[in-house]
Amino acid sequence: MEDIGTKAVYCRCWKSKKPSVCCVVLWILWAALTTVRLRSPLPRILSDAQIPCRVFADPPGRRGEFDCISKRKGRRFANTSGRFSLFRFVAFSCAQRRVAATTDCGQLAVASVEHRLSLSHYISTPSPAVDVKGLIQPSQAQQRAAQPAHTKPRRAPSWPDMWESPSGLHLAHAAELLMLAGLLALTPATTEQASLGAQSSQPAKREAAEAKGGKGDGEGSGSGPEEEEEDSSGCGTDFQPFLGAWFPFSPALFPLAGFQMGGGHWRSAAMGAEGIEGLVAEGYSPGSLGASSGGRRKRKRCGECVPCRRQTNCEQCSSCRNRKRGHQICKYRKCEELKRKPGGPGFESRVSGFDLRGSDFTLGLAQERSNGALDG
DNA sequence: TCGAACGTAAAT
DNA sequence: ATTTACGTTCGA
Ligand SMILES: [Zn+2]
Ligand SMILES: [Zn+2]
Repeated sequence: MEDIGTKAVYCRCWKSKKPSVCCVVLWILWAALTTVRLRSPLPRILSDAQIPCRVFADPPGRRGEFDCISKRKGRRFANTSGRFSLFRFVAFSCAQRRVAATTDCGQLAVASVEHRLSLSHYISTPSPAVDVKGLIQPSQAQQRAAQPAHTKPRRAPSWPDMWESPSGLHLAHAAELLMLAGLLALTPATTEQASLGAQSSQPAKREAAEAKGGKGDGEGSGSGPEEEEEDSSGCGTDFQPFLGAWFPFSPALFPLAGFQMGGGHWRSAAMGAEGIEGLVAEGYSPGSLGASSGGRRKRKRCGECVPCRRQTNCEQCSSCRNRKRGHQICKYRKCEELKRKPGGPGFESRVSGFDLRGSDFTLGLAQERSNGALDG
């Protein structure tokens, strides 16, 4: 899957059986926002949203363009301290994924999410049953907290105006899904509440199930791969597994909750991480770490092969010469065992034509914390 | 497909 | 805290 210019490039995880939450979220937001003309300042709920995604690498070829990335000591971090606008995040995310705003893209995403509704469904069915306003509860503070400061706090945007998108896909629907899952914190400042809000992932299930009943089309899109065969393995079939357990907190809470992320894993010191680990492991795209042995970490050199026994760097190979940036052991010392791909010979059982390389998102939130991330 | 760069786990 | 170096990403 490469660039497709005006068409779409699919996040690799969309092809995997369990797309990452990030992509689910991204899709929701993308689908909702890319079709919307922003005629008024973003409502508070959007502009203040904390985005629980780990998608914070610079988009290809667009280094440093997005302020949701902060740099510290030469390293990039998610700007979790700030509250970059949701809008900006979506723009960023789309750029990072090189996602073009096409229907194909949406359809593929939906299909692979096992959420059997196509984008077109949403477009025609703007979540009628849900009264989001009740959930959102726009406060007085809302109007002043609009996105950038450059526009004066004009009268509060009327909700219908704001939430109705030309496509018919309600922003409210997206926001609601996210909020039910605790993925969208209304008032990030009060971490307590946000955490509590995470509990309410229950209703999300009903939501999703409900939606599932719709049973969708999923055709069209000549270019993209069709739907994803349900590889079983208990495919979520709805958002519950994603939203319920994966990222129930806003990123601001991660440090508090003792979460640590890295290498695509994350674990919790606060709660029994057993189940979570399992879920997360499943989140890997096939062929990645932990797909098998339930979350293996870095392998270690065998210590016995010839390269392993070598004790000095050659100082000539590319690894040696490029040690500063390459971070690789001398080519003549590289363990034979580690040269083998994990998973052995059968490893190439990947969907042809798709890049299923490892999990997408890595981010050192722990680092961020240790760096004193609580500033702007 | 490959090498460079990177993030960070694990070792020290 | 610093160093080593694995696994992943990225661009050519
Ligand atoms: Zn060397
Ligand atoms: Zn070895």
